[in-house]
Amino acid sequence: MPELPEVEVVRRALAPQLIRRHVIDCEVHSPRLRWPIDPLLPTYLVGRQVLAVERRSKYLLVGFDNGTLLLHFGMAGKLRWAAPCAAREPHDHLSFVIDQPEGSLRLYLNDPRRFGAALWHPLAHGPLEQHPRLSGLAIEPFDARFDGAHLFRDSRRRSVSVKSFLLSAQSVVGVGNIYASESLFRAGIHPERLAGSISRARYDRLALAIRTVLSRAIEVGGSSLRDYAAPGGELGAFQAETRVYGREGQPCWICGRPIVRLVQGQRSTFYCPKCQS
DNA sequence: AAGCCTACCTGTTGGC
DNA sequence: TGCCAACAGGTAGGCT
Repeated sequence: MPELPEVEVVRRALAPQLIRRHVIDCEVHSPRLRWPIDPLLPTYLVGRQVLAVERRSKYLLVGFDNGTLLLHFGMAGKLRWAAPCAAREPHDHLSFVIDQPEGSLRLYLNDPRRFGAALWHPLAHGPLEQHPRLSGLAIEPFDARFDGAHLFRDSRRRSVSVKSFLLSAQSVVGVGNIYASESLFRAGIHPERLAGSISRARYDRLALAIRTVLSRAIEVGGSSLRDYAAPGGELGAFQAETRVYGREGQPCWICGRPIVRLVQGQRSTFYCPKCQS
């Protein structure tokens, strides 16, 4: 489900609904996610006030005075607001009751494929950036240090394709399968080009394309291809603006030739064979 | 070290 | 209609 834009859209929606609110109740319905949910999570959170709702890469970070909750949504994870007494749905693994001005609401974490995570980082364990899941992450695409020079430098002597290089998140985080194809299209770069043999000028275009595509996706609420929705059920609209992703056989937005699908590293890539070289 | 591959899960879709 | 393979927004970890 979520790449960086979807997580950012969720963060922006959630921040005003969570910040300065208290966790009235917390239940672990099923601890089985990518890593087991700490069964003591409710004892850490109940009665605490949310101080911050931030994002690092595809992690949503909910800050309290005693630690931070890291949420990751894997491929299919979602948050959903419901009445506190509403019936649980299949694959609801975790929930929080949050006090709101007009009575409390329950926030469910639902993740059918269980590739997501809910991890507690106690304040006593030191700075959040040292959490094992965060400490090795590359820079954010909206970091001032992210540009073509950065991609160029990190890609020297790399023999993987540029698509795999982007997806590996070793140089920049947050660009998943949809936005990698979209960014390469907008930069006019063939996805099978080797990362290490692309010029500085082309990486300048790619860095710009990544920022443009991600910004636009955030603006329109992300991509709702199958099941992504923000916590209030709002769907994204970016899937209507993709120029190549999911468009195999359809005419290229620029030249009209059919968009091609290929598989790289077991993931689908979409591109235009004429406009991308 | 880099790159390749598998594994983790469930649900949906399309072809026969 | 039913069955089955292919595929889906991510990423850690193990093996060259």
